[in-house]
Amino acid sequence: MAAKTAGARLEERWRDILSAHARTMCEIDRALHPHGLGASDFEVLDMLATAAPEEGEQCRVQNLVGRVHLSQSALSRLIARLEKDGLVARSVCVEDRRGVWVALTSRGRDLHAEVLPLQRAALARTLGA
Amino acid sequence: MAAKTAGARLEERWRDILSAHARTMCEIDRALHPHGLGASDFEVLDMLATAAPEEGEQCRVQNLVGRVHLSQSALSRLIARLEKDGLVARSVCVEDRRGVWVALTSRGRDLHAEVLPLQRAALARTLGA
DNA sequence: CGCCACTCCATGCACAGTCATTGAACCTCG
DNA sequence: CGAGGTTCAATGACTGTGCATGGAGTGGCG
Repeated sequence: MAAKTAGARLEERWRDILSAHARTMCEIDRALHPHGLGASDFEVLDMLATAAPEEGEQCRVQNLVGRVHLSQSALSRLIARLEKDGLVARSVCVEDRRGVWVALTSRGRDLHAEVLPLQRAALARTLGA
Repeated sequence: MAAKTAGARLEERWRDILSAHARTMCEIDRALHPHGLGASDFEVLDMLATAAPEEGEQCRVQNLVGRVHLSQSALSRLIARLEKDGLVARSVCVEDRRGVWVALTSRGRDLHAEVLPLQRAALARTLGA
């Protein structure tokens, strides 16, 4: 029965994760949608805001792929969207011309600052309770 | 500083959930894909296998929407796919002709039994470690 | 009885995500 | 040097999901 309960416990834990994920994701989307952002968009913006506060460490995109829960192609498209909206800027890396730097624009930085509390509030609502 | 650490703790918790979700989801997909199923498909199959072991309680679909992490429309299409693959059968509810009963076919039941251990193993790999 | 509001499931449409592939740049080794 | 293999990001083709809507069915009330 030990194996049985272990399996059941995993199953239960998985359900918890699933539901917490779904509720929180949805709540974040709700909170951010009025500002034209989705949860993934915010994740990347937040990444850029916190992981590179002063200056660029690496050739960005490659750097981001590992840290974000998205495939390389999805990230590429997402960044393209953000650029189109004027929130980030892409520039080729001079040292390795395959690479691309991504940086927040001032507009991107402002928007991030604006929505950060909303995201935090959403987290508090779904995870904090 | 109390507020600050509370925010950071939430953030951290959220990251944990996000990464656990992504890793596990991916692992389940990997494990089940050879059998023609995705994680959502399994979730519904499992629901049907466990929540209705003997007989139908309600008009199903309506019943499932609340328990599964999918929108009503996504569920509708998913069930259509499963039906096309011969894993479930739909039938109108005689009492309330708007409703639709969904039930596992024997083929569906077999497949569920076949892949259940694979899903459990995936959970153990990503959550149990 | 007839109308209206409501519930249930399916569908049109738009979009974000994945996988596979491409094309450019880089690096290593002969 | 230059050929072959590798890495980086972007793109094409496809799938799955959500939102909004539609059409059928139900129930209540005048």
